[in-house]
Parts: sequence; C-alpha cells; structure tokens
Amino acid sequence: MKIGYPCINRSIGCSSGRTFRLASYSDERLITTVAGNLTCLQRILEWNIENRIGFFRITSDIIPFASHPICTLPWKEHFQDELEVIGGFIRDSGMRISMHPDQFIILNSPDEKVVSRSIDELMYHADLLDGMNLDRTAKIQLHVGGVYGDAEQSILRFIRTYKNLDSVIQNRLVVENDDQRFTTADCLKIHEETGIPVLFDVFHHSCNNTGEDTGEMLDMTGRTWGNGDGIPMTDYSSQHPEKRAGSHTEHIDPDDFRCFLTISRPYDIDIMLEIKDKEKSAMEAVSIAGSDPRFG
DNA sequence: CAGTGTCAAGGTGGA
DNA sequence: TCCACCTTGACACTG
Repeated sequence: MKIGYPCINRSIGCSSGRTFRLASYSDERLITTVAGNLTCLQRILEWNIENRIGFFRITSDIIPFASHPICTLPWKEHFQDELEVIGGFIRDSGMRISMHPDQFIILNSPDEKVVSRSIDELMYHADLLDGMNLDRTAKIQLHVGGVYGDAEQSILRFIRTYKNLDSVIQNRLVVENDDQRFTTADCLKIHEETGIPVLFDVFHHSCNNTGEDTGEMLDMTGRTWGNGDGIPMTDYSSQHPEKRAGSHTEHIDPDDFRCFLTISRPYDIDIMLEIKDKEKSAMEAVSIAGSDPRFG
C-alpha cells in the first residue's frame, strides 16, 4: 500500500505545471517551460521519497499544449534524456504513478471531434509515460463522460470507443466512478465488456451509488485489475464541511481516514488523496497509516 | 508592482 | 439560448 497526492507540492516552492497563454506560444517558450517543469517534477519526486510518499499523480500540464495542433515540436525526442532520468528515478524508488486528464477529455461524446481531440490528449499522456519507460502499472484515469440524456447509450459509446483505442492507451487507461453521473456499478459493467480496470473513488461512491457498500466495491473493483496493471488504485477524499455535497475537504479528516483504512484492510490498494492541501494531508495520512501492516 | 480578468478544450442545469 | 458552475492556479494585462 502506498499513499499519494496529486500534481502539486506547496512545500517546495516550484511548480511542475507552469504554463502560458496559447497566444504567446512559441517553440522556445515551450522548451523553457517544459525544462522547468521537468526539473521541478524531479524535485517533487525526491521530496516524496524523503517523506515516505510512494504514490504521485503527475500533472497533465507538464507539457503545455502537447496535443494542441499548434505544438509541432517533437517534445518526446527533445526531452528524451530528461524523461529517461525521471523514469529511472521513479523505477528505482518504487514510486507509483498516475495521471488524470481533465474535464475536457471525454471519450463518449456524441461529437466525434471532441472524441478525436480527447484521444489525441490521451496519446500525449501515454507518450509521456512511455517516454519515461514506465511499465503499464503507471495509469491514466478517466471518467466515463457525459450522459447526454441517455446513460445507457452513453456507456455503450464509451465501450465502442475504448475498443478502438490504440493499445498504447488501452494499456494504461482505467475508468473511475464520478460523483454525479456514472456509478461504480456502471464502471464495473464497462469492465465486463472491455476488461478495463476500474479505479474506485471512495468519496464519489459515497455521493453516487446504488446501495453497494464500500467494502464490497473495493473487492469488486480490485478484481478488475489484471496482472500487469499493478496494485489497484483508489481515490480517497471526504466531504468539505461547508460546501456542496461532493466538494473535497481542505484537509484530511483523520477519523474518516482511519475508518477507511479499517474498511479497506482486507485489500492491498494504493491510495490517492484528493484533498486540497495536497502533501500536508498526505504526510498526515502516512503517519496515520504507519501502523497498518500493508504500509511499508 | 499590485490587482485582477481571463485562460484550449465539455457537460450540466437553472434562468 | 445563455450563463454560472465544476475546480484551480497562475498568466499576463491594466493602471
């Protein structure tokens, strides 16, 4: 079991997701930005190891505009050395890696242009992880997408599109339940048709479910991860006390987290904390989990 | 130089 | 049909 946090480390003083406006795009600007992002990513990874954090989500902003038509620079070749060094560090340290393309990446849209752009963006994510020579346990997590007035048909469109994806993407893609539209049960159904692993989001499940309990879903989603996929990943968060249902908390709720550790005890999982204050909560979670036999 | 409007991209739901 | 919201930092323009 590893514990991680997404994308940003506020303790270090650098960002691995610096970007710039499309209007000011130039190859030179891209190169300097990416060079800085990769340097910072390396620092974050080192910081993680020093703090016993073995799981990290790499921001999609590492290479700004990577899948945009304006970007014709062969960034993968240009930064091959740097990517290989980072990948080597990740492998040597045993760090688990994920990525999570943002809300615009939708495979089940009825608009084929949206789907096409989304696939381009997924290919960028896969290319980046491939460029680091990471095996297929480094995952790209995605929600099912939109409902468009017909959830059943929208699920079928996801399945059809998935089956036609390049294996470079299929090897890494996992599907995650969301808090408003598609439940864990929907994702399990998609798994049955495609074999895609299901990344279980505990908090989303508590917001959006059809009566299944968390332990049962941990069990069933865990079984969707095959041999080469690595230990099942889960997303963990808890409710922000003031904001609307589904809003992530600012800081980890220790009691809630202990409760989750107890529920999940029978299963070996990697836990991604989707919590606003990032590495601070992750450190606290590591401390809480310190006595858990799964946590090395 | 501080303050702030805006940023590649989609979907949803309320007005 | 339009707009705020989702969620988020930070770019880059303005005064």
